[in-house]
Amino acid sequence: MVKRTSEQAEETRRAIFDAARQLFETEGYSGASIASIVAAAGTTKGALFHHFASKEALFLEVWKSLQLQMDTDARAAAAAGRSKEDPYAAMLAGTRVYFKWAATPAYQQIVLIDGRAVMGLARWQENDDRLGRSNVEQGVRYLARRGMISEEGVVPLSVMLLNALNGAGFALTRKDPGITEETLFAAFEKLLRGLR
Amino acid sequence: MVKRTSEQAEETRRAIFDAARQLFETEGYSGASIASIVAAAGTTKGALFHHFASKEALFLEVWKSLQLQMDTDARAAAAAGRSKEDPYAAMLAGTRVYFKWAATPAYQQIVLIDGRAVMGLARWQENDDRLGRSNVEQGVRYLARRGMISEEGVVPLSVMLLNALNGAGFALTRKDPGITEETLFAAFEKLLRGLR
DNA sequence: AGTTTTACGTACCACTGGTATGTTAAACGA
DNA sequence: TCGTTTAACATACCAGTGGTACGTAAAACT
Repeated sequence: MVKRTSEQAEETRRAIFDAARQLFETEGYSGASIASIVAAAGTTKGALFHHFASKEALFLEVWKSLQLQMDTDARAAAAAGRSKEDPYAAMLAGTRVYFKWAATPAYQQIVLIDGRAVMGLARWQENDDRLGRSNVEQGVRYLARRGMISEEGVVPLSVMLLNALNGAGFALTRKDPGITEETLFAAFEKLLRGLR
Repeated sequence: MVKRTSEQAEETRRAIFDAARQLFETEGYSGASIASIVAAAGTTKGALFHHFASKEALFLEVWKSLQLQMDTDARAAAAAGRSKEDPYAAMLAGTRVYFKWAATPAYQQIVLIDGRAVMGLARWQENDDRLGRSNVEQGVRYLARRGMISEEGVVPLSVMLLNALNGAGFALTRKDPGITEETLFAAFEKLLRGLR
């Protein structure tokens, strides 16, 4: 902790980021105080405000990181799941992966719960467009090209389907009887295939 | 302000409640400070903490009030929209009303955005079950009895459809081309009728 | 008439995110 | 190589936050 090289700097920045991501998940945004974050990271407020403009900026970075991971993960699964026989296969593979993410505590607390409240409505939609909605919309657009749904309904449908998946993720965390990953995904598939 | 009758008490309580509802909508939960609320209500913190246990309790009351209004509104519309010919008619009428609510700034900010963040995940689901989800679930259950969908898929479907409507409400507040109340509702109707 | 209780108002508290100000070592230019 | 700048923090402090303790005066009750 005596050395002040740029390598060390990256390391402390990462320590703060990791501690923040952990505490944002377990304590929520408002529950994770800056004091608790720097304590967990083994540094001080000075370091945090040197590397991040504000608590909100730090949160936004964590948010983006999570969304990016989910996005690449889902895209890869969709690409791998393409099938000549079933035009729905790619999208279903992608949504299944997204579904997994939507069921994790980190994604729920940081992206689905606190994200909207911390950034305003405007900034949330703006960011969510590029990272959250894009892959679903791409899938729906693909279905539209195949003639499964009408072109003009792509955007509304994408929004609804994405939110439907979010809700499914939430539902998974409860222990209601009859709510499992399989029944939820089956319901979504039925919903999707019912189109057209 | 000199009289201290129980009538006056109810009035100040109401003034605080109204000011809180207004500020929670325009400034968000964290943006609406207790100081600003009591200033808008023309009273002091003493009065607020006499009538409400905490800021969170005050918010919860506002939240419940909104949800209750929406719920009764949607239920009435669903009951009025019943039709012998179309088994979907009642639910579509109810969801159309819910859809209107989901597009209002108050419902978005207080119920859909801040609600989840302020109460924890557990308390949010618990409360949302009774007031938010119930009418959609009732509609879906009705469709299940009519044989339109399978009984076991009721709960997952309800969750997804409700969240789909929430997303639609959000989407309405933006001015994306092609997103109107009609196209959104049409997409939802297609989604719903595609089941079976 | 005296006592209790309701309905506040005021003063204060610990804690919050954020800032201003050190301080120390690395990087850099001459 | 040596002075200067700058990056990387640490520390002290600040206004504002939700919440509490306490005071007080009027109403309600006995």
